[in-house]
Amino acid sequence: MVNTAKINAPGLRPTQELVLDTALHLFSERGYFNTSVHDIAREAQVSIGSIYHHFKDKQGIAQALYEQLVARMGRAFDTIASTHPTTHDRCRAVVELLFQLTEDEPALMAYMLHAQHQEFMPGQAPVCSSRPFTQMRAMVAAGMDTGEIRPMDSLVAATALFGGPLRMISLRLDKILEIPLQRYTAQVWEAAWHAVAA
Amino acid sequence: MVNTAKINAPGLRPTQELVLDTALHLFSERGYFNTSVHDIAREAQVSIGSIYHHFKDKQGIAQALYEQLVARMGRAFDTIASTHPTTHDRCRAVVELLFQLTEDEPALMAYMLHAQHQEFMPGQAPVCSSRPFTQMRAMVAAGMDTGEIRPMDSLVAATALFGGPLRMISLRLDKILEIPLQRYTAQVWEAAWHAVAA
DNA sequence: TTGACTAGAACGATTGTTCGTTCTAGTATC
DNA sequence: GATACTAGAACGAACAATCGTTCTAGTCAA
Repeated sequence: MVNTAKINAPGLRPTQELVLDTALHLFSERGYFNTSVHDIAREAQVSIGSIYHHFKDKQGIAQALYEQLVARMGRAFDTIASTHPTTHDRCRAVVELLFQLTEDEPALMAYMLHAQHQEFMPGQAPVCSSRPFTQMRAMVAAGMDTGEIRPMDSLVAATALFGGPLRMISLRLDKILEIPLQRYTAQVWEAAWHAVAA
Repeated sequence: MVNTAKINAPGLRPTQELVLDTALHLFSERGYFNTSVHDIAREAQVSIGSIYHHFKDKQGIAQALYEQLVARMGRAFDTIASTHPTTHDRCRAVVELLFQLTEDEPALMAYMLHAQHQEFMPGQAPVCSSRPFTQMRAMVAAGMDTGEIRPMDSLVAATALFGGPLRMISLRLDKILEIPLQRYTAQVWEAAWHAVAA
């Protein structure tokens, strides 16, 4: 087993975590195909052998990363759903969380939203059908049942509500927006809610 | 021997066009990095040498394709702007055009919206700052001047108005939506316009 | 000793690109 | 009309470099 002291030692994190972290940053900066396994090894200061001991192949790194991030975001959305009673507040909290994540961990957000996962993970369902996105659509559907949201196709409602905020995130990740997203939260949310409010 | 009729003969288009067309479809199906120049040559039934005679390198193909599509879309938006007096009608026409393009030429749309151009065309500005997107933002800004659109940050207004429709396009390209986009035009537009209408 | 882990040289396959050549069509010369 | 010449287009074998992966050797804790 891995010595537990090692885990807590500053700068000496378990290889697996180190590799995933390095891969995330390289993938989201240069893209999956512009990042070689050798690059990851060099950057993480880990040997090729080590990497292949922990991961089946290069795709396995991307897959593990993806699943980890999706799970993490799913959990965050669960928390939001259970701490906010109304659809309005839930969805607003989701937008706030996404904005904050974009500012705090842009690499994570870029890998989740901008990467074309199907290109390097064949067979993988598109992000839009991953759990976090499903959760978002479920929130909207629930809001239509309670009457908070105007009756319409629930998929249309979900894209109408989150489409704007998500595009703001894209603009920020592409560095077209130079100001932190949080400054826009109020305006963005007001417009988004107007789109679907009853 | 072969005369000029060759150019007009069905199925025998000039090499350059043939290569670009083949590249567009391969790029948008498998992605740029999963498509080798050999693949393009094989699929287009053209020799490697021919390709390199017409294009500087692989990136040159992607670049030519990109510029061609951006220019085409820019022209279409120009036409829309000059044939519709109000911002409301202009923007709605834009959404209708985008929906129609997505149905008629999904490869084109996928290459414009989903491809991560910066990964294979380093230095290229992100799509969001290409002319078509600039035109869309200009329409919105104009609408705010005339009072059709509620006063707010014009970038926020643009993302609020077009964010929903663009996400619908993404869902359709990812085949999560199985029904033609046109069926949703009315609902999508109503919600989008509500987001920003004065 | 065993088993988990690390190391990094080496390998085979693929890729983007080059280059010498052939082919085609048009033009000038006789 | 026949011939010689030229420019552009097309061809595809060959090349160098890179990449993902494997393999063998070694380390260290239990």
